[in-house]
Parts: sequence; C-alpha cells; structure tokens
Amino acid sequence: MKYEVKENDIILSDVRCLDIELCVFCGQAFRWKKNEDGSFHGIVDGKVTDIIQNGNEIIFKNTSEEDFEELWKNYFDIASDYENYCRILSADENIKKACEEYYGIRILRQKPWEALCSFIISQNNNIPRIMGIIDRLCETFGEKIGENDYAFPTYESLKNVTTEDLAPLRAGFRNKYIVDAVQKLCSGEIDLEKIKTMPIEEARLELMKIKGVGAKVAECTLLYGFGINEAFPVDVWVKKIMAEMYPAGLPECCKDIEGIAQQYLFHWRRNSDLFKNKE
DNA sequence: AACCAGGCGCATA
DNA sequence: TATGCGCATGGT
Repeated sequence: MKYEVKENDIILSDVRCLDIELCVFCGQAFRWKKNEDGSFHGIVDGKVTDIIQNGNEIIFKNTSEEDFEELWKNYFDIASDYENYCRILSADENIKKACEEYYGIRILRQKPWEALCSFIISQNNNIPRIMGIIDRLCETFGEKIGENDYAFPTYESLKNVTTEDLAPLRAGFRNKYIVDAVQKLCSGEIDLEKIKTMPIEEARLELMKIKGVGAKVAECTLLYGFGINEAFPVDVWVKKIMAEMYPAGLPECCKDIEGIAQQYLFHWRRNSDLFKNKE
C-alpha cells in the first residue's frame, strides 16, 4: 500500500475494496457523520479526520503520517486483503451477491472499550437512536478535542458515575449495564488486555461476566473491538438470514472469517427490508 | 395505538 | 437446558 503526504493530508490511491461510506455506515461504528460536501467526519481514539473519497482516491484530511500509520491504517484494516475474503466467500451464491452489492465493506478495527460500550448500548435498540445515545455520552463525559468534537470517554474517566449521572443519555435500562462494565474494568476484575490474549471461548465467557453483555454483545466486542474475524454476532437480521437460508449453519467457505461474512450479510439483509418498507 | 429496534436478566419448569 | 416475559426510549 502506497500513499502520498500532501501538507496535512494523506492521499491513498491504490487500496482496493475500501468504500468509506459503506464501512462507516453499515452498523458497526456509530460516531461518523457525513458532511455537507460529501466527506466523512470521524473521531477515533481521540483523533479527528475528514475523509474524501473519489473512486480509488481516498484523502484523509488534517492528519499526519504518524497518525495514519498508527491509527487510520489499522482502523480501516488496510493491510488485509478483502478481495481475497470476497473471493473465498463467493463460493456461496448468497454471500457472493451480498459481497458484490456491498463491495468495499471492511471490518473496522475499533478500540475494545468503545466497541464493548457501544454494543451494550445497541441492545434492543435501533441504529439512529444508538448513535444519539453515543453522541450524548461523548458530549457529556468525553474530552473536548475540537470545536464540536469529543473523544469517546475512557472507562477510567467514568469511574464514579452512577445510573443517575447517565440519565441525560436517555439510554434507559442500559445505564446500569454501562455502570457495571465501568466498575468491573476499573477494579481490574476484568482486564481487556488479558482478554486480548485469551482463546476465543474463554474471552467470550470473560466478557459475559459484565451485566448486559450476552452472547451477541460479546461477539460484537470480539469482532469489532479485538479484531477476531471468526467472531459471529447473531442479531435479529442475521437470525432471519440463518432461518431463511442457512438452517443447518453457515456454509464452509465462511470458516475462520464468519464475522466478515456476517457484515456483508447483515447489511444486505437489513437494507433489503429498509428499502422494501419505503416502497 | 401496537409494534419494533444489531438483547439480556431473571423466573419458572 | 429451554422458554417466556419485562425492560427505557423513541420512531413508525
């Protein structure tokens, strides 16, 4: 992968299978905004950028080579060969369609705590409202890092918050789950660094010690937060796909990359319903 | 006005 | 182990 540094911008031109809009708006991250000019405004790990995409040319605005190397490159999983993943997954006709229709989706490699907290909030909730709650979480408790930009609050910074303190988020019954997660992380009872090194089965159980973290949220944390491609979150949409197309389980071609297959299928299935309802 | 949203905890059998 | 219900909030 090559890129050009121009003043405060990083310009990529040879990355395949990377559609920024699809990546940031396919329900895996909740903090991106589309600007008036069509660029995408993102805050990740306390750093801000705006991304402009014209076909193969992708410009990361107002960032440095150092931040690109240490943060954005990893976040968009640029070193991984998604063309190859698509090729493998295309052994199945349905997944092939999903990959073709949504070519350019990648799994965003997020921070474990942000993924964990975001998907605790996501339960029995819809994507627009999840985004609103996370906005308010960041505005209320995150560090101000720009005119209208706030970092995702660290769990350390939430150490003593109560469910009452979280009321402004309007997250309802999820407040107590956030508090429990913060307490278990702050006390060291659960250690995200250790989870990173555990076998997946053990990591699942460890995450599920947190109240409000069941199989689905644990799986999302493993996939998006810990970059484990075989983690396979099953939400209402994936559940529909499994019932409709794969009653006996995922096809063989998904082995070890179940989570990646899941992302194409989730977006494909969900959009087909959203589109249908607009007719 | 019911029903649903990237589920989970808890009670019951 | 398996099923069913309630849960905060807001949109359709």
